[in-house]
Amino acid sequence: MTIRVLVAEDQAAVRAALVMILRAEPDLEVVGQAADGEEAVRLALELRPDVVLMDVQMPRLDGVSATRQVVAAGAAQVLVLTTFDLDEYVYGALRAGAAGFLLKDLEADALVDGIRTVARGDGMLAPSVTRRLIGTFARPERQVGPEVREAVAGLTPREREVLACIGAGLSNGEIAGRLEMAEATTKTHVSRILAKLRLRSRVQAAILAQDLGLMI
Amino acid sequence: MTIRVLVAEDQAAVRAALVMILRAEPDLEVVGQAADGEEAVRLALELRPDVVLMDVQMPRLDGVSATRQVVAAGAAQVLVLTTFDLDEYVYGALRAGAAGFLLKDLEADALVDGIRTVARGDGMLAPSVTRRLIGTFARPERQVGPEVREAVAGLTPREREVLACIGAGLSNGEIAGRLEMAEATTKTHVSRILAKLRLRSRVQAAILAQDLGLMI
DNA sequence: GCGCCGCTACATCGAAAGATGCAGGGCGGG
DNA sequence: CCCGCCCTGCATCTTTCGATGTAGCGGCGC
Repeated sequence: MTIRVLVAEDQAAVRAALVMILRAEPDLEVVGQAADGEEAVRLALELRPDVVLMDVQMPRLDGVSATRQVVAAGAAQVLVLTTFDLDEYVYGALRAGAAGFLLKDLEADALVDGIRTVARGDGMLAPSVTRRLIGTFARPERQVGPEVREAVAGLTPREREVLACIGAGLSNGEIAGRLEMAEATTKTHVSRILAKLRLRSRVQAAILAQDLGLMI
Repeated sequence: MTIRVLVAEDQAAVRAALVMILRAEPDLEVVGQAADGEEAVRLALELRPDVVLMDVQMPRLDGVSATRQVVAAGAAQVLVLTTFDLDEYVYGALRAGAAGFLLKDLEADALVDGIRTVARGDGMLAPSVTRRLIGTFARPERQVGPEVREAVAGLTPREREVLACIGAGLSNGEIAGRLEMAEATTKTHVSRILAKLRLRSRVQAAILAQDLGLMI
């Protein structure tokens, strides 16, 4: 079964080169070409390719926005291709739902390999991008220890609700209003929460709630 | 210039196979072999290879912990290799500072390619891992709006320091101590920050600092 | 039934927090 | 040189927090 590819690239010469590379592969079929983002989205919805090879810089609609639309429609896997290794492009494309991000300085082999990888649902990144992504992922050592997790588990349901409100940045009065209790009661709960979690202020409780993904 | 590799793998047969694959490459040199994690760390510190090929499951010291020690010592780039594609292994290894994570079902080509990639300081992940990493990265759409970003940009350097301290959960007194200013001054800064960012309490400022990745 | 626990409520009090006004010193641009 | 901005400091005052004690009420297990 061949992999159906849509090539979206505004520079005709580059586009022709890409198409030529892909046509040389027996398992790849170029089903369409787009010269701008709008055309890319339109053709992706119409042709339903397996993979869209998407340039970032394109007229009328940039590649990142086009990627977002194609992915939102579930039309295809998107492999983003660009000349510039900018964080802005990388993160934008990945947040937009791209399955891969390659730089144009790559070999033909790596490109077709990337297309095959993306087509079967996996991800493919340029090596330099991979390293940065690992870096940004590894940094958040904001993992909370198990002893904190059990302390939170030791809270009563009501106290957890209050903690969530603290994590949302509410004052005692606002919490009282939202949970329909007197402000004095809220204070009681807050005090208990701080004591149980060994914290000294609601600010620390709010940060903890953030780290634990509590809040509303 | 050849790439010096240390192979850490407890199963002798697998280790032998890996070494054989690497020896077939003219630009790779296997400078050492380890059968457990402790030996891997010891040899990495002693031999200072370019790359450590590290198995996850090993006796005496697991691969993730060994990776952490090797990376902490700055002894080598670590490429983790495992049979099982478990989130726990992947995230553990990457947080420990691994430059790459491959699965043992790969081709010999992909392995040597990965070693070369890691050796030059880039990252290399198995395709399925790449996709999951992209997924976990893209999800946090806790992106704050641009208007908030410029509001933060409008803070003075000193105010940003204070904001970072607030994000760390410090009280005004503690901030004053850390930044060597009077508590009254701290309060002044806090008030300015809240006014500029249109917030009503330091708790909200702390949450914002968290989202922006400020803090210490 | 009785005790324990969780939720609620209120009062009180000291400690933070936050707003506001005033002021001096350093520093760059007009 | 002077003006404006930033950082710093201090004082004052109100509000909010947080701790602590007391207490009523409903559910649950023994």
